[in-house]
Amino acid sequence: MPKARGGVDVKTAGSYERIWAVVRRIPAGRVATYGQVARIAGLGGAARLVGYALHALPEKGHGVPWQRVINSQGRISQRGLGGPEEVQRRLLEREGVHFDLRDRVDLARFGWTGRRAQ
DNA sequence: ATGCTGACTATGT
DNA sequence: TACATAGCCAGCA
Repeated sequence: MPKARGGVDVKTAGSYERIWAVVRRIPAGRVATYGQVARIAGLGGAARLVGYALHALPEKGHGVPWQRVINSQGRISQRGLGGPEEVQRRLLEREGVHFDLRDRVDLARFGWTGRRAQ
């Protein structure tokens, strides 16, 4: 199986696999935006697809830290009634990610650089 | 091939 | 800061 930077399996068919592979690289205590993940996964501006891929993630999550992906405003994207937004926030707070009074994360502090944990 | 959809983003007011 | 719009692009029917 051919691999490339970061050990991401490039040959795998669907974009989902690639997206999940990128998300798995996000270290605990850090967050990345949908657009950022899309770009690193080689999907250009398909930020929306990232959300779509995470939504299609099996419950087990395959060990993918889906909670570390938030939108460019530093907020948890809402997906409707009964969504796991609360769980996501709790998981992040447990990793040390701080939410301000407006439920936003300071991307300048907790944003993932795409390289290593700062 | 065509059109619709979505856990988005950048830009303007 | 908040809301509205237009642009995005892979999946799926």
